[in-house]
Order: sequence, then structure tokens, then C-alpha cells
Amino acid sequence: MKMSTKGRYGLIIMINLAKSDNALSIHDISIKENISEKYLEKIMSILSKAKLVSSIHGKNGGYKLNKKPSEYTVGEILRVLEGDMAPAPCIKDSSCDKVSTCEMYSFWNGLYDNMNNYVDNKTLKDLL
Amino acid sequence: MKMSTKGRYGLIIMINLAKSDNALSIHDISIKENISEKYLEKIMSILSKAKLVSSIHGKNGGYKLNKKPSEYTVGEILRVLEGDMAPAPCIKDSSCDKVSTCEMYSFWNGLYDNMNNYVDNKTLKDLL
DNA sequence: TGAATTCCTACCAAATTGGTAGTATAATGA
DNA sequence: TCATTATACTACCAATTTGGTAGGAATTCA
Repeated sequence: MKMSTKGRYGLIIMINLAKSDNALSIHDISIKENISEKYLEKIMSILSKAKLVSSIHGKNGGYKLNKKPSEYTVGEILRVLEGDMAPAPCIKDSSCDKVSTCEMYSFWNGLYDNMNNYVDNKTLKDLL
Repeated sequence: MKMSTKGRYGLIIMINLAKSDNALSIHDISIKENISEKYLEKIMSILSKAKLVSSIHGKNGGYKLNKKPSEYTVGEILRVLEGDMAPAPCIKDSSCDKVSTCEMYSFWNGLYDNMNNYVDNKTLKDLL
């Protein structure tokens, strides 16, 4: 039950973008946060493909947010980077036919609701 | 943010033991839950070393709980199998010196509290 | 045109996950 | 006492995930 660096670094990136008026390049963020440019690039690519940020090519380019910080929930950012937070497969894929009698199903489901509720009720702006 | 099979199977095992008056062998549980004996054995060994269950050698042997189901929190079981649920390293190891100014620290800490609170307020008996 | 920048494909090492195999050790009960 | 039924321990292994690195192509600006 840990966040990987992808989720944690991704959130750091988003906070940096939220605090900046102009676009930030990978190079800028790399220096500021001491994360390798190559690894940042990979994380940026995920954020960009998910349309959470948009990119500006060429000189003076970089990345910027697509919405106001208050319009991003932390949940939507983390889900893009880490995938869904369902603690057990039965919560999402319904491949288990024992859910109706399973003692654990409602437990996992409750944990899932709890976590989602927490991350979806914080916006990027709340973190600043 | 997923539970591994170790945590999930481990909880299944504990529920089986909670429902049984006498000791259950790995063989019994393996058949009932369709989990390989060898993998069950590995998980049992973790539970046993953590003193959550005790083992009985020889014929008619097996494993049994050390306490009443109502005296186990689900949290203590999951922590033994999965480790602590701290979503970010800064929550547990204090190796990061930026926590006082970090925008994310209280966010991760809140998530951590939330999850612990949920799993520590359910007992094994609650799951039955 | 040249520098700065993103974009894309590939590769890689280490750790974790989800096991399997074989044998030693202990307890029981006939 | 001895075969049977269990756990205990050590070692191995394949697949996946994590956390990167390398190199070059495409784009934009000055």
C-alpha cells in the first residue's frame, strides 16, 4: 500500500506548475526538485497524454496546467500516475463470483471508498 | 496502492481460523480456498513468527488463533503481512528535511491516518 | 541555422510478487 | 517403535514492477 515515486514526483510536478505563471521546462523542474531529467520526462509524458498538462515545443517551451489548480482533485492526478486505488481485484473487475458471500468484499470496498473520498476531496489548490 | 495476495490470502486464512473451533492444517485451508499449499505455508510462517497464530506439529496438527477474533484488528494482521501502510517514506523515516515546508507532507499524513483509522477500527470478528 | 526543448523508442538493473522443490523436524497414534 | 501426518526451513525461480538511462527525431524560436 505505497505510492511509488511516479505518483509522488508527479504530484510535486503538478504543484510546481500550479505555483508558476509561465510554462516550466523539464530542465527547470529537474534542478528545482533534484529529480533526473530523463525520469521526469517519462512522468511528464504520462501527465501530458492524460491531458492534465499541455506541452509547448521548442525554445522557451515547457509544460503548463490545462486548468486552474482548484479544478484538479489530487485523486485524478494520482489515478493517472498510479492507476486505480482498488486494494483488491474484486472491487474493480468483478471476476470473483463469491463477492455476495465473501467476508472481505465489503471490507475492501469500504477501504476503497475511504481512500477515494480522501483524495477526491483535496484539490491541487488545497496543497499550495 | 494495492494489497498483494500475501495480505489478502493472509486475511482469508485468519477468517478461516476464526470460524473454526479446532486447528486447521495448511492442507485443509488449501482445499477450501484453492490456494497452493506451498504458498500458504509461506504466509503461515509469517503469521506464526508474528505470533498471530500458533502451530501444532504432527498428526491432527495445524494452526489456531492465539486470541479471540474480536481481539485482532484487521490493521494488525495487514501490517504483519504487508508492512506499514505509509504512502510516502517521509511519514515513517524522517529522512526528508523538507517536511516542515513540504506541501505534500500533511496530505500524505492525512491519507495515512485515514487508512489506519479504517483498518484499526475493524476486528476480525467484524468480518465474520 | 543553431540552440533549446519536447517526443519517442529502446534498453536495463534491482526489487517485489507469487510462487515451487526438497528436506528436516516434530508429534501422534496404532 | 515406527509409519504417518504435520509444520519448519532453505533454496531456487519466472514474471512483473519500479526506477531509471541512452540516443536520436521533431519542433520552435531567435
